[in-house]
Amino acid sequence: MTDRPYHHGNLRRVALAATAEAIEAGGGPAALSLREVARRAGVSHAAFKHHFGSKPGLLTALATEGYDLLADALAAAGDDRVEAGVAYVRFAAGHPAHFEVMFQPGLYHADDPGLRAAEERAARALTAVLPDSADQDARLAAWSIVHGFAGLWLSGALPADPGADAGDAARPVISLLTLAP
Amino acid sequence: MTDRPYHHGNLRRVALAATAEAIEAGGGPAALSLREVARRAGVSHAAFKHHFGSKPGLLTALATEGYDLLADALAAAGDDRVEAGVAYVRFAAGHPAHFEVMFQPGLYHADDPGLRAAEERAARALTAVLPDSADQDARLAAWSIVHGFAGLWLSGALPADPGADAGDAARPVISLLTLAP
DNA sequence: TGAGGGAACTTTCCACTGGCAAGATAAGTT
DNA sequence: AACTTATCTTGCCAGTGGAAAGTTCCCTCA
Repeated sequence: MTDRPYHHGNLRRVALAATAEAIEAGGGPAALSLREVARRAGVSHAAFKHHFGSKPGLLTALATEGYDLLADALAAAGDDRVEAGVAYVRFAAGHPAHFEVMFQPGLYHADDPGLRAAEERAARALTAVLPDSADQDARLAAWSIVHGFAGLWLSGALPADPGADAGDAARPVISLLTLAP
Repeated sequence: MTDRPYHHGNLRRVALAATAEAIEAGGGPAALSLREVARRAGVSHAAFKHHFGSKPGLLTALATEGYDLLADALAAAGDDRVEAGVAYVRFAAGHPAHFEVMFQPGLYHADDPGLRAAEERAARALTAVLPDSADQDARLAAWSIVHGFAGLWLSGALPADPGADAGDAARPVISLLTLAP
């Protein structure tokens, strides 16, 4: 029918990008349609079965990619605690589809080994910026404040200027949490 | 066919309860099925049209109920800032379906007047416990840390004892955020 | 009392969804 | 060249949300 080649070549990568686009365009992961993603990627809806198994499988891959991207972003932010938090928020605002899926484990296979590994890598990157003396509560407080800000930002609950940078908005807020050195 | 009366009587209330149950039982709002809720409530799937209009309409009602419950919980917690935060987390853990829907505005009609009113009532209850000197950043920090803890708790990202109380777990974490009086 | 009118609910239909099974096509491998 | 495996399509199924039309009930008002 079409002159498009039978074998796509790099469906996996394209499918993940198309999935993120569809989620961002169409109102969250709940409204995601496999067939819509397939249309964007230019393949039939059944093409994903071989690569991802099922819809939860597709979202598992997206969440894994998200944890990898988050770990990279945190590592690139350096040692400063506040700047790492800013990077966390910036990641959420810059990759809303990944972020939303990551923290709704009901959507994917939360016990997938590859996913767990990426998750732990991100958790280590997050803990790395905290002072050695930080106990579990301090770690949770730091994680909570950046995660909460990110979640509120994404849900539109914050009265923000359109076009404002989420990271810049988060910096003074995050700075208010001072942990004992 | 059945001896069940044609008119349900209080479908609206029962439907909301059944919706919350279905969301909590079936893995999040994304997997929610109107027909499943209808089966739980003992009516046909089209019965909701009259009361809620559509699926987003049903979830609008659930979110509104959620904001009302949250405002009540915050008001009942008194003036202490930490205890209000504990109440926030406890609400999220106690009403996960409401909470998850509330902060995914893509699922419902976020501009519904009744919803907006309930939203503002909850926002006022939250601001009421903060010191008068608190500026916007302090307000956001307080909201972020409790909201973040609640979100992480619900997503299962926290290494918690099964059966542990979310509020008790949150108290020492929330206490770490000290705002200038 | 009983007749109209609207509220509450059901039945039926439609386009769409995710998943499965079977087949087609391409790319290696020997 | 023959065989095997990976990749993708077509065709099908039960289940979904929504619209349209019909049914049952309640409530008001003469």
